[in-house]
Amino acid sequence: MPEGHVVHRQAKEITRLFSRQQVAVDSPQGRFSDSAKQITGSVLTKAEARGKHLFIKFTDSSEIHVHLGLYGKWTFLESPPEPKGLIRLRLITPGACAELRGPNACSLLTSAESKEVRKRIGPDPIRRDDPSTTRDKVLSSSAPIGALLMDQKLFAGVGNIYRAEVLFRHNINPNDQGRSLTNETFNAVWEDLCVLMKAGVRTGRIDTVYPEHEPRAMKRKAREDRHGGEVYVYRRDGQPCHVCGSEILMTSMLGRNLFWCPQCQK
DNA sequence: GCCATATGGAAAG
DNA sequence: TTTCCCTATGGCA
Repeated sequence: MPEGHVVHRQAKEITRLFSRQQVAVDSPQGRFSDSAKQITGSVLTKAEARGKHLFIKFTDSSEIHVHLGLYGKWTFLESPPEPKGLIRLRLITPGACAELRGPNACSLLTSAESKEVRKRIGPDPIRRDDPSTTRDKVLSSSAPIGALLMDQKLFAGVGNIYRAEVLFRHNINPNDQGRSLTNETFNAVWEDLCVLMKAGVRTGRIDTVYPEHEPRAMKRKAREDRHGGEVYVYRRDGQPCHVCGSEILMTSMLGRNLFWCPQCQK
């Protein structure tokens, strides 16, 4: 259930554990069996993330493409335990084991097919990709910025939490049209995503609250939430805004819950 | 045990 | 715009 920062961490971990090694690949659940048989025993070169997509590369230039979707999860272990639950894919070496459960996508691609997938992925703030095409599209779009931020072709790796938080940090109403933003505001938002998401890669949690706004009493509770960090608005509906005290609201946009402060984000 | 929910995205209508 | 897929978990009875 990750946003881009988690996928980048997983890419690093897979590279660290498996690169330049022969890897046994299997699929206890069965749905990846044919591909696993094809690739097992190959040498893994590296894993890399593009937004929320993960590509695990092998020396023959084929790649396993993984997208976790809402439920997908990697588990890293020193050695493979008796398979428990539904494991789509396992990577095993003498020293390490990675288990993948519940991904939205998991398939073996040729390098040509991988190229096609990559075309659908826009600039990624964590990689500090060039945002100029995104800027052009956003600044001329009539779609709400809250929707544009979820478009992976525009902001690869941004998910529901970073969307809500970055809008709050820049006092932007989620319903504002993309073209209502100034160039400066767009640049500030993009730069902020780079900083926030790279911090997320380092820490493995999403922290977006400036120190001066951290309410002592809420620290513990916020930290216990699933994203692991402290936030202004995400899943805080009904609670008071850390900045102005207004009640945080929840509405639906693109079928996802969107959280925002009606006072700070007019 | 049952039900709702979840940081996503593609396909169907 | 709705439906569907993939799986685990937390709250509640």
